[in-house]
Amino acid sequence: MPDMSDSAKRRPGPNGKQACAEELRAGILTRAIAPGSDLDETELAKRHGLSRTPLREVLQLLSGEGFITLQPNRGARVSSMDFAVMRSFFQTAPLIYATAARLAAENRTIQQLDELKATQCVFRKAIQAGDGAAAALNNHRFHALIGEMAQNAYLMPSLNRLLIDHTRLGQTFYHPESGTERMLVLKAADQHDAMIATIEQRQADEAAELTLQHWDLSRDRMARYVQPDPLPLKTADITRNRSDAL
Amino acid sequence: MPDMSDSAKRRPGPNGKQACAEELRAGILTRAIAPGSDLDETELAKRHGLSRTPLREVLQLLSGEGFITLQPNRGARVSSMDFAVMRSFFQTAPLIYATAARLAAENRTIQQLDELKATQCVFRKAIQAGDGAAAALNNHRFHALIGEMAQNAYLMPSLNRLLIDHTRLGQTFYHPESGTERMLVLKAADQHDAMIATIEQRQADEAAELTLQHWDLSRDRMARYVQPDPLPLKTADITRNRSDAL
DNA sequence: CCCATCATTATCGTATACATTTCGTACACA
DNA sequence: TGTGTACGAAATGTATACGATAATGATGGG
Repeated sequence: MPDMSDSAKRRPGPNGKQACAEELRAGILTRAIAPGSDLDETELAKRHGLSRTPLREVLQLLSGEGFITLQPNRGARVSSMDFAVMRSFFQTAPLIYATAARLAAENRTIQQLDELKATQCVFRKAIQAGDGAAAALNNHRFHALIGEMAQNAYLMPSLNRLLIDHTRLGQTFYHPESGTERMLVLKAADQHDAMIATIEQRQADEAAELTLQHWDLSRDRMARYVQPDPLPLKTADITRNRSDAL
Repeated sequence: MPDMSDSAKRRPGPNGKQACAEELRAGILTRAIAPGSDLDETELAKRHGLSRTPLREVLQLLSGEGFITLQPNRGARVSSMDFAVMRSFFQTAPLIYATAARLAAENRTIQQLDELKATQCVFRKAIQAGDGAAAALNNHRFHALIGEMAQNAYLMPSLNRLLIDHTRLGQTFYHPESGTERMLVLKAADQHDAMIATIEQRQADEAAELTLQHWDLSRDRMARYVQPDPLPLKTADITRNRSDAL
C-alpha cells in the first residue's frame, strides 16, 4: 500500500510482540475492533512488522486473557457477549469487585497507590478533554490496578475478564452528547477519589461499600440504555407527531 | 534413544496437541511433574511427536490456564505456590467454591448432572482401588464440572485456578497409609453425593452450605500436615524410641 | 429458476532452518 | 583462592516454506 496509515508504519521494535498485544488490547477495549470481528493473522503480522509465528503467540496470549477466542482452523475473533453471558456478568461483577476492593485496602503498597492516583489523574484529564477512548482505557486501568493491589492470584483472572467486558459495555452505552451522561461520568470520577481515600487508609469495609455504589452507578447507566425511559405517551402528542415518535 | 518408555512411543495422532496438553495437565495435577519444574521444549516436542511450533502453542495454552508460567527467553516452568499465594488461596477458595455451587444448583442441565454422577462413580472406584492419582484427577474433574454447571464465564477462570492448586495441595498432603486419611477421603466422597443431591433438586443454599463443609474438611486435612498433631512428649518414650520418633 | 456438487483460492497449521539470548565453564588476573 | 571476563554450547525466539483445511464461486442437473 502506498499510503501507510498511522497505525501501519510502526517498526517492529525490540519487543514488538508486547507492543502488538497492547495495541490489540486497547483496540478491543475501546471497541475500535468490534466484538465478533475476525482477525486475519497475515494482515496483523504485516501491520506490526512481525512474522506469523510470533503473532500467533500474541493471539494465544490474548485468548488466555479473554480478549479473543480461537477456533481451530477458523482463526481468531474478538469475544462477544450473548444474553446468557450478559446475565452472568451482572450477576458476578458486584461480588468480585467488592472482594477485590476489600483485599486491595488490606494489601496495597505505597507504590501501587501512587500509580492508582496517577491513573485517576489521567482519567480526569481524558474526561475533560472529551476523549472517550482514553477515558475508558484509564478507567479500565484504574480498576485493574485495584485488582493488582488485592495481591490475589486467584481473583485476578475473573476480575480481568469482568473488566474487559465492563469496559466494552461502557463504551457501547456511552453517549457523550448527553449532559446527564457527562454528569454521571464526573460522579464516577468522584467515586474513584473516594475509593482511593479508603484504600489509602486501609478501610476495607468502606472500600467495598464504595465499590458497590460505583457498580450501581455504572449498572444503572447501562440499564438506562438497554431499557430506556419510556417516551411520553400523551395521546395528543403521539397522534400529532407520530412520524417523529417513530 | 533405543528403549522408548511407555509415554514416549505415542504417535502424533490427528490432534496431538490436545492429547499433549491433556497429558501435561494430568501430570501437573498429580505432581508427576513437580511444581517449579523446568519444561524443555525440544524434549517435550520429541516425546509427543510434535514440532516445536505447535508444542509452544500448547505451552501458551497451559500458561493461559494457569498450569505453567512462561518467562521470556527462559522457558516454561510449572507454577508453584509461595506462602503469599498460599494465603490468598485459603482466603479465596470458600467464596468462589460456594458461589459456583450455588449457581450450579440453579443452572445445571440433566446432561451435566449425569456427567457429574459418572465422575463421582469413577472417583469412588479410584478410592477403593487405592489409586491416588486417579482419585485426585476425578475429584478435580468433579469440581470442574460443578464449575461448568454454574454457566458463568466470569467465575470459571478463578475457579479453575483454585482447583489446579487445590488438587496439587491435596496430593502433597495425602498419606494413604494413614487410616484416618482414608476415612476422611470416604467422608469427602459422601459429601460429593450429598452435593449431587442438592444440585439435582436445585437447592442452591444447601449446595453452597455443603460445599463450605466440604471445603472445611479439605482445609483441616491440609492444615493437619502443615501443622501436624504434636508428637507424644512422654520423656520415657522419647528416650526409649528416639530413632523411631524421628 | 433454484439447489447441489465440485474446483479454486485463501487462510490456518506444521515443520524446519536460522538468529538471538542465556547459562555454564574455563581461564586469566588480582 | 576468589573474582571477573570471555568463550562456547544449548535453549529460546523468529522467519519462511510447505501441507491441510475450510470458505467461495462456478457449473451442471433437477
